[in-house]
Amino acid sequence: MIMDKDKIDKKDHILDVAERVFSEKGFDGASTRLISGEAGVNMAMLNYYFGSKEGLFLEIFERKISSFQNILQNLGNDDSMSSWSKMETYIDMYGEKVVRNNCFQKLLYQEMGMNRRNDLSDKLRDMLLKNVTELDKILREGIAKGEFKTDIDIPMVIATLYGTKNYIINTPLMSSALLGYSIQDDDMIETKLKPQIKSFMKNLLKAYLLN
Amino acid sequence: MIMDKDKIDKKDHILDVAERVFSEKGFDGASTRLISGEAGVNMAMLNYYFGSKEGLFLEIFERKISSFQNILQNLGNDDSMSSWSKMETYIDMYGEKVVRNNCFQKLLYQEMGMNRRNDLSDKLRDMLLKNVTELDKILREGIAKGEFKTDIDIPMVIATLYGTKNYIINTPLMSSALLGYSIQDDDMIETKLKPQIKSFMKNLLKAYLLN
DNA sequence: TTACTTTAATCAATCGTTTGATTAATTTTG
DNA sequence: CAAAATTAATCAAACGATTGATTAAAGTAA
Repeated sequence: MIMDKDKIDKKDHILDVAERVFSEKGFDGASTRLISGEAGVNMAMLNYYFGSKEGLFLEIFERKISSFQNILQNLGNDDSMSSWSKMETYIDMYGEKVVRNNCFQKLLYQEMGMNRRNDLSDKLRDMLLKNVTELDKILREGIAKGEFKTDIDIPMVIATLYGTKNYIINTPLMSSALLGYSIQDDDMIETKLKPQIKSFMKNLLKAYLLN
Repeated sequence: MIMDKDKIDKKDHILDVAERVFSEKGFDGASTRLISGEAGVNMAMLNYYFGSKEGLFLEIFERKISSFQNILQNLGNDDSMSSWSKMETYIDMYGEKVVRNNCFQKLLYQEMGMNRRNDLSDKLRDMLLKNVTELDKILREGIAKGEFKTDIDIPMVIATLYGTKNYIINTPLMSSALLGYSIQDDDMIETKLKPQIKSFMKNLLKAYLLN
């Protein structure tokens, strides 16, 4: 139905705007008036659609969580690839995600940091852990097959992989000064940052993991 | 004078409390009533001492910035140490800081992320860059001396070092699940996390940097 | 009509800030 | 010295503004 389609599109549009505004201002800093204003809808619509500000906030995550489900699957079960090839594939995929979902990533780790809304924090942790599990599987397999060193610190490798990316994304001012080019610029991200992250991460982990 | 001492102590006490509350709730989430309540002072004292909520917020950083000045100095100028020894020393010092200033670190990178208050963001960036410069110097020297590989990516190494630490500190829920022990527990941080971070970072960078 | 959507107006609560009064400490004056 | 004047510190109460939320009425489509 046309109505339903419009309704869904409008909800989705509000969610898109809210995601950006929340990531820019934080939960408390983003007022419902600002969000509704930027989305071009009446303030009451937020409560009409999402019940409350917190409901809107939660739905942003719900939407992403469900879209995250089918990513990175079955990479660990492929027996035709070497563990290191799997790692390279993982790094490439993760490097691509650097740009996409940029402001959601910011919002995600911002929320993970302040651990109010404990039910949500737990959900997000589980969601991220699911992504991490695949990586964990690859690393364990590499060790078992004798491809990787036996004394590698798996949790720390994961922390390094995600921490490096977050550091760059979440502190663009700092990172731009560090890297020598603006990572606020989409073109720069595409042509310089993404290749640089992928290349570095492969070299770094190759040196640490491989025998 | 007795007066001045008390006054300074009280201001410092407010700053300590505010630092913690801001890091827990964010700037907008931390109300002046909550901060003054936790500090055990009248609400009006915040404005009396710091002019405004933002003034209080800024002074937290001013205080830390000045205390950061004399740290990490002259490490790069020591010619008796190898570049790698300097790196190890740097990692140890940075590992020690993981616990200390824990909530300030959180506050710092939280503020760097949301880049309103642009004047402050620039100050913080410069302050962090000053810390980073020392590390940069060590890395360049190591390359020049032939101790390190010639093709290392200095900015990314720095991002990895700080990113890994931030990831662990800023997402305690996630990291605890990942590492297998609670990093909310001070004792665990001291006995397990600190050694693990130091050891891992040395092994990781040794593999990447050294010939 | 009936059911759903959107709007402007309004709500109580909370926000950061300011006020005037009061007390405590310091300096000035005689 | 002591009395008076000045300054600093602290407080409860209240301010206007803004918050998230709700309402009742108007609009829209079937």
